[in-house]
Amino acid sequence: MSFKRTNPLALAVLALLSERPMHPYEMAQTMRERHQEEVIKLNYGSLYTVVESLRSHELITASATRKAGNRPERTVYAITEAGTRELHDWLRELIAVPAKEYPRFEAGISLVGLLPPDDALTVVEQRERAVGEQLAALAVLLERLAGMGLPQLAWIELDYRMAMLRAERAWLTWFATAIRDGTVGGHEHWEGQHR
Amino acid sequence: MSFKRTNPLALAVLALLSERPMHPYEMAQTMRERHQEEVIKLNYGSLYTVVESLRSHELITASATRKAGNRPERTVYAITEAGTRELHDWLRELIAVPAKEYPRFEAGISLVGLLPPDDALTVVEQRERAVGEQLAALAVLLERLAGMGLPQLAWIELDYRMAMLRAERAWLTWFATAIRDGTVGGHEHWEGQHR
DNA sequence: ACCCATATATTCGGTGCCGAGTATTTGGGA
DNA sequence: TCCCAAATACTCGGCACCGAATATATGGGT
Repeated sequence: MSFKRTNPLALAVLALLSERPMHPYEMAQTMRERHQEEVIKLNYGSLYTVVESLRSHELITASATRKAGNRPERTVYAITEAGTRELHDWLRELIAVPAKEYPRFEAGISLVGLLPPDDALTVVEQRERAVGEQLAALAVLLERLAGMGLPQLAWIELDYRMAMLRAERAWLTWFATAIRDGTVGGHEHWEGQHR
Repeated sequence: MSFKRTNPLALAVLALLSERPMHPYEMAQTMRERHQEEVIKLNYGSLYTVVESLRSHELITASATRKAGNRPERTVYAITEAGTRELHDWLRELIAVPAKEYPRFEAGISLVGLLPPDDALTVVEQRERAVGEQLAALAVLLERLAGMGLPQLAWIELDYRMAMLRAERAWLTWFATAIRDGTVGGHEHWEGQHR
């Protein structure tokens, strides 16, 4: 069986090992330090599963060592040539080809008609506020990163997220207004359903 | 153990049963007809798992029947009061509280610096085109739905998706230009890395 | 009257993921 | 120097999810 590009955590592992050999726990630490866990879900159990899977496909190799005092034996991994190729191919695919994502909000909003209009308005406004707060927090973070002299390329994904959050907030603002004003198509029927 | 709001397919099941009792296969069919599977991932195996889970938590009840010719015995399910409450609560939560989603593209773009700039440009342009095509297809679909006289509330999630796709395309256009012009922060270093 | 493609309806084994649990080491305070 | 909280490093059982396989029924064509 060839390697399956399911868990993006495997991508993170390949990316880290493309810098230098590491043992799993060190990968986790590094991901934390760089705030990568914001973008790629990190879970200890999954980390070791994923590392073992990469190893079994020979995309990385183990070079066991037992150094630095007498800590429990740590296994250090290094990326292989095939691993480097996989990293680049996977990366290109991830960027070039939009994946079906099934965002949870789409599922929720598609059924919003099941809630009475005033309940719907309340929750939409709540989300609008929450998204606004996320935007504010992100703006502060970007300010700090730019201030630290980090190049934009190092936090390009936050730039992207910012753009998406802005668009979501704008849509929520529109939808909230449309509910309030009763201008959303099908509003009479919606009201009629709930009383 | 109380019911866990993991698989949105369970939400779809509750929503369908809030209309009328059904057996699992009928739920799947109905989801197909209404293009709900575009928004909520449908998988037969998961469907039966999810139905059984809902039943075990008494959010739905089974009323076995063997009618309509001698088709294999079908189990018809109906929503309970607790199920209706769960449906509304879950729905409110899904809309009000933004969930951490880990979109695959964010993972990819966060590591774009690992690709040489010209490769990066190529894949970003590819995605830009792909998103453009999705947008066009969606516009046609919306036209058709509006033409059929369906109220906007019935396809509100497509409206939302449209807004998000527009924002993504705009961002991709900007980023592609920034790579081409070398105006993305850290461009010199990026170029230097790859030769 | 017969055939078989399609529709109907569900089962089941495999797998990847999760997160709580375990065991050891370090370092700082009393 | 002793203690213990925090850090280090990994393990493991359970479970949700997947999708391929199974089994029967229907209906249209010849």
